[in-house]
Amino acid sequence: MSEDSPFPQKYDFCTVEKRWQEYWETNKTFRVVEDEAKKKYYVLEMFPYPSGRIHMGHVRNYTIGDVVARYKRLRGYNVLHPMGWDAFGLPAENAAQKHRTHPAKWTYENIAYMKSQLKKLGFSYDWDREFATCDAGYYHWEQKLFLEMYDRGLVYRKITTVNWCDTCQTVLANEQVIEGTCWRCDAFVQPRKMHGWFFKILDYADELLQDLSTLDGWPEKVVTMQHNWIGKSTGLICNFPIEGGDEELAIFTTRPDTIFGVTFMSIAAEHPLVDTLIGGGNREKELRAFIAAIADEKRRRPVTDELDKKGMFTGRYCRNPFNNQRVPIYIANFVLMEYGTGAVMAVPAHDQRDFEFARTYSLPIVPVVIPPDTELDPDQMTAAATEPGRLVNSGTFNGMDSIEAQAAIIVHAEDIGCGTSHTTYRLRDWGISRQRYWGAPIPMIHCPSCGVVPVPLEDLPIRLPDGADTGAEECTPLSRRPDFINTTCPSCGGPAQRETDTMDTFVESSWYFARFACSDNDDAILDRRTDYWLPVDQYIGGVEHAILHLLYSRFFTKVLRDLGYLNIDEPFTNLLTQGMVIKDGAKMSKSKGNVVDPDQLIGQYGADTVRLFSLFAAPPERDLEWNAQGVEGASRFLNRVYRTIAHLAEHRTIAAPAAEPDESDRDLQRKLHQTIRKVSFDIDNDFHFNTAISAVMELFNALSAATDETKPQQATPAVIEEVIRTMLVLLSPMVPHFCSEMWRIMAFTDTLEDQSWPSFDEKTAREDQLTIVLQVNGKVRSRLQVGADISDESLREQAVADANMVRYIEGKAIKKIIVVKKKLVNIVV
RNA sequence: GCGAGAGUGGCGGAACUGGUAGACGCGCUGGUCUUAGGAACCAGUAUCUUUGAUGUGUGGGUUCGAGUCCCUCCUCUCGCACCA
Repeated sequence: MSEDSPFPQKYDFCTVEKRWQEYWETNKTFRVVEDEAKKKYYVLEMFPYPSGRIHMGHVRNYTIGDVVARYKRLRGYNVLHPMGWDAFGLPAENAAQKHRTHPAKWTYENIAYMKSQLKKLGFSYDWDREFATCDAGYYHWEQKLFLEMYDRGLVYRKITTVNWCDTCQTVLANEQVIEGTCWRCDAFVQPRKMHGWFFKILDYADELLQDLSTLDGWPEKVVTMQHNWIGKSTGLICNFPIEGGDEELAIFTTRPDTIFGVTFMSIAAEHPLVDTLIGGGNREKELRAFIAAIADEKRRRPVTDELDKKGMFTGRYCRNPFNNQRVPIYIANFVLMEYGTGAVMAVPAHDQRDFEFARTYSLPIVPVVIPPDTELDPDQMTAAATEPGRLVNSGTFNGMDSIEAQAAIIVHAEDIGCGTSHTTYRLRDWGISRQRYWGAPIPMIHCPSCGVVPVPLEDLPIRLPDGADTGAEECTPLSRRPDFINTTCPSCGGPAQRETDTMDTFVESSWYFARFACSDNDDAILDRRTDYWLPVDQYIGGVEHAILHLLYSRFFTKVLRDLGYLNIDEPFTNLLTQGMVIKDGAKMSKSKGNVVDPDQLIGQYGADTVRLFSLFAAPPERDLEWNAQGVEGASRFLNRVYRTIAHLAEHRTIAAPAAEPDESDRDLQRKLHQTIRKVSFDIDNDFHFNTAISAVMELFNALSAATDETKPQQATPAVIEEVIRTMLVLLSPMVPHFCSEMWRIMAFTDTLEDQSWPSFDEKTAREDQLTIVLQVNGKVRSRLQVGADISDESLREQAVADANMVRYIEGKAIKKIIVVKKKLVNIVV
């Protein structure tokens, strides 16, 4: 570049990025409407919680999504790429309290700032579709949906023991309790009895499980996690009559084949029959103390420790309906009230937990299933025998295969009326009640005479009381707001009170992807535009939502389908779970002090450099190690490209097509077509932008060599322009501002947006010179330059005659010559 | 403990169906240009006892040939963790 060049010495990202962002905004370049003539593509990144500012995780997630969106546009798709805000939730209330402001104010200010950050990164969203879930225009429709679900019997209210977080002053769903602590604040969760609203996700448990097999575009890991989370098991519920009363003890087992091996019963300390069993007994005091001790231990149990099997005999017995044997009933610390019936038939010979328990309390062990080629001596056993085998000690079932026996014994239980086959799930119904202010109000009314009455549709939305005064008062739960609570009963007209619980914020995120198809609709939850746009073709987000958000979204999709709003079974055809952004080997966090600020980076290097490095440093599914020098390298690459292009633009000669393309031209064109092939493959296959970028870098290096004025061989201007044009299209999804600007500098007559993704020509991409590797006994000894059309026979001859090879094969008998087409010759001696 | 994934230069990472290990980038070394350069450009860069040998966590196996396939073990990461 000369001194008086019209182009600055250094690529001025600041001016350039602003120019193109304004251009895209004023031209509404990324606005989309349905177009039946075009194939649609819906790419969505998990929307953010408006916490204040975006972090590098967002930058990575949204950059990946943006490249996909821009790439698919170039591929000719009608691309929907929306963005919004997951705006309800606890941090707004905490912040509001701390800063004496209102959660709404705090939230909307955060949204405004974060939106400006996303714009600075040049993401190609259709901003016309934007919404925040705390907009009444959104939760209005969520409330309507709630009422429709209520009509369908998918919503109910019950008193349950809930997970109560004292720090957050709210109830948590099971999914939000991580190893006994709150997912958000890490405080220990307390059990508490409360009214709460529930969604019947269990009604869909089977379908949610079955349809997992259709999710080919999901990482196997996520599918497995959901599979385990649903945790379906089938088996037998069997009633054991309790001696000395009319009560029966119901147990659930997945191993009915071992029922003749029952030697005791284990029940949970919270089991409803515990009072009847031990009440008035002579050891009641002792047992009560034991139960209290278990509860205490449970509350403060170290997170990871396996607890020792402990139990205490209740003094009571029941009878095994299969062999009429007397079975002592124990209270045991390892039995979960929340699963099955809260009581377990203990078969120590074939269940490890029961085995340990039996050894501790010297209870009998009776083997009833003998695995092939095994003998089971109760006194010698060191562990339970859980494998299948043949039944013994099992009355009429002796000799039967244990797998067959499982079914046979269930049939028998049903015949004699003591039990029935049963399916149970680890998954629970979804408790959605939250005792918080900043959430969507649950649209129900409590009337003293009519009971629970739904809010009439015409009264929706039930708005959060916003209150003119700001202040901490706004953050108190709705139950302390008489202006909100007091209403009239829609049924009898008498005074009544509103429900004061708000919905779990996971409700909002369970259907937002559908709302993006028609977010401007003020009259309905959704409309037929969803038929065009849904399902989401590519969903991108962190693996931390593998269970919660993704399972709820699948559930809502099926509910919306059954309510007639959607005609799909699954919301997300393909799922990409991107890795974390880490620095110095650890996840970025304030406490570790290794946080990188996107604003600072963009200010220093520009959005394109940040985007380029995020894509280049690792494939999307892996963790990304942030490296300041690597960012520098990405910036350098863009500057190198810029200087080359600016130089060419300045010294432009009329691009006359070369009459006869010389070797330099052919080499460059070959490289170009190889690059198109590689980049297309890498993106189509698994979004491996890192290798796609490295391919473009190679192309650029080849271009630099072919335009080097100090070298005798240079490519002709026409070819060089062709390469630049194509290279800019290839790079444009990744560094869009940069490519738009280079396109402008090159003064191409057409526009970059109107380009389509380049296709490659196999013939041009084909090498006409090959390097053949020559091996002796599998070790590389020489190389051979040959024409691409060489025959195997001639290769063989040249290999044997090669001077380097001769040294190794001379005087030895050649046993075998292996020729791999166009690759190598291996001579075995 | 169970399940899944991963171990490749100083670093991030490449390597299609077994066929040139280390693409691309960072860093480093030397040089050019400069008053200077943390700018730009050029050259080099797996290791070693360097006509050669050794190298993809360990040890074995299959094969003409193994980072890639099979078995053993080790380490790390992530899920689940008494689900009867």
